[in-house]
Amino acid sequence: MTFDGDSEAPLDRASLHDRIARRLREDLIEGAMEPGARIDEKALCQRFAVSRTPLREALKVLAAEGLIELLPNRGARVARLEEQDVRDMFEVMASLEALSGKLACARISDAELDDVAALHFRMLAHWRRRERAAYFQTNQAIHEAILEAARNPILTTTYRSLSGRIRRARFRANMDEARWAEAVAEHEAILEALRQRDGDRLAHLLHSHLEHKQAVVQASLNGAEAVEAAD
Amino acid sequence: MTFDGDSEAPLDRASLHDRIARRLREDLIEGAMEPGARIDEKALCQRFAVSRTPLREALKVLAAEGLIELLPNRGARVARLEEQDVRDMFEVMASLEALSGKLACARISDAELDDVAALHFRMLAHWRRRERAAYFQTNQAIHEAILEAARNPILTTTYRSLSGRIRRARFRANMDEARWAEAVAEHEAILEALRQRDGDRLAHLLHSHLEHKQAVVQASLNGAEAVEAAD
DNA sequence: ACAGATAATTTTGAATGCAAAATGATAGCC
DNA sequence: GGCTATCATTTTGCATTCAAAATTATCTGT
Repeated sequence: MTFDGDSEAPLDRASLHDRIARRLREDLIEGAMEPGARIDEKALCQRFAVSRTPLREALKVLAAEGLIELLPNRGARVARLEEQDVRDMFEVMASLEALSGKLACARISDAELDDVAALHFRMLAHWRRRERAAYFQTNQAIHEAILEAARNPILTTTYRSLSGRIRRARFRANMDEARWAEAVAEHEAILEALRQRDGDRLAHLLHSHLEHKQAVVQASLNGAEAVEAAD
Repeated sequence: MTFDGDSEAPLDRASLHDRIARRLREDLIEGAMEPGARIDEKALCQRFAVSRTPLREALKVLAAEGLIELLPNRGARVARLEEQDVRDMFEVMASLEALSGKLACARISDAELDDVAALHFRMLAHWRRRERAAYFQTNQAIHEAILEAARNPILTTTYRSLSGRIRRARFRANMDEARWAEAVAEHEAILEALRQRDGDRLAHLLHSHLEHKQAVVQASLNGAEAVEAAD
């Protein structure tokens, strides 16, 4: 869930700005900070017990990643996801997922395939128990595993960067029972296509899987906006 | 050719780190700095007449974009493009170009189509005169125009970010006469598909167009490595 | 009381300063 | 001569400081 290109990061003795960026990134992705909220440098400095220099370096990085936006001379805010942004991101992510599926079919190892299958069945268990959070997490792990099997670090990084920006919205968008069942069915087909190494089919399945997810997220966002507007 | 999400940047009174990042980004993309070369903070500070603080902020941003790499406690280097990285990037970019083609067919206006056509014929003129640099530039402009017509800023940003990282390699990879003629022929087909608003066809054409370009770049890189190894 | 101007405060952007780490140089040893 | 160990120099990372901009509070005149 981190963005460090190399995983050889000792994490302990990583530079300060790097650790701060990591920490803030997680908060932003997990939704610990309200979209549009002002980012208080002083408060964050105290919270992390660091000076403004490394903090500000971290903010620049997060801005480059699109998680926050920098207003010249007026500080930083948590990036707000407009409806159109979400649409655009899903459009791009659907293509990237399709690509990852196609590549994964060509490159996945048997061991990796077993891992995906194991994750799949774990996800089914969570579905049966209606454990949404655990389902969501395992679901993400499956997509990550496929991405990993595609053996294209550039693709992985690019996808993760977009995925992180809308993770909160995705998580918040609660599927109804019918859609949830559909999503599970789609995942069955996804696993099957992967097993058969049918790249084109998997690409197509993942593409529409994401389109469906987009519809759910979009509906949920509209709902949220309606609630806000009603205040 | 710049990466400023909004074009509302006054550029004059932009923050220092922003201007520095812009300037360095251009140098890096244009190839003014050798891949793998150490980045001398002190020298750059003197060159831009700024202190290390904004310079270092800019470096963090460029690192996030993948143009340079930061070695903890050991400074920064211009990112080196491994052969595999180039392969990976083209794989992703081919998908993104295909997407941009599909979207552009659905969304391009007649005026924009005329613009693309105009660029196309200008490019043909450069081809006939064997003006490689001008051809390359116009070629890029065409792809940018299609990207623009896709009306998806996220796609645009994502594509540009990857494109920038291999721009140097693409420019350096000189096509032979035969391949050049092929590329031009492909562009004829691309314009035709766009005119007919045939999204699937354009997506396919752009995808293979980029695959062919990759082959040229890859061959050229191998050649360059062979030359280096011979030293 | 209120709109607009002015002053005080806070916040941001950038330069400077300082300590730790890395690099390079010199000396001592085999 | 080559190898290691110690020391000097440079470079890096971060804290602090200072100036400019923005924000808030206060005052003035109607």
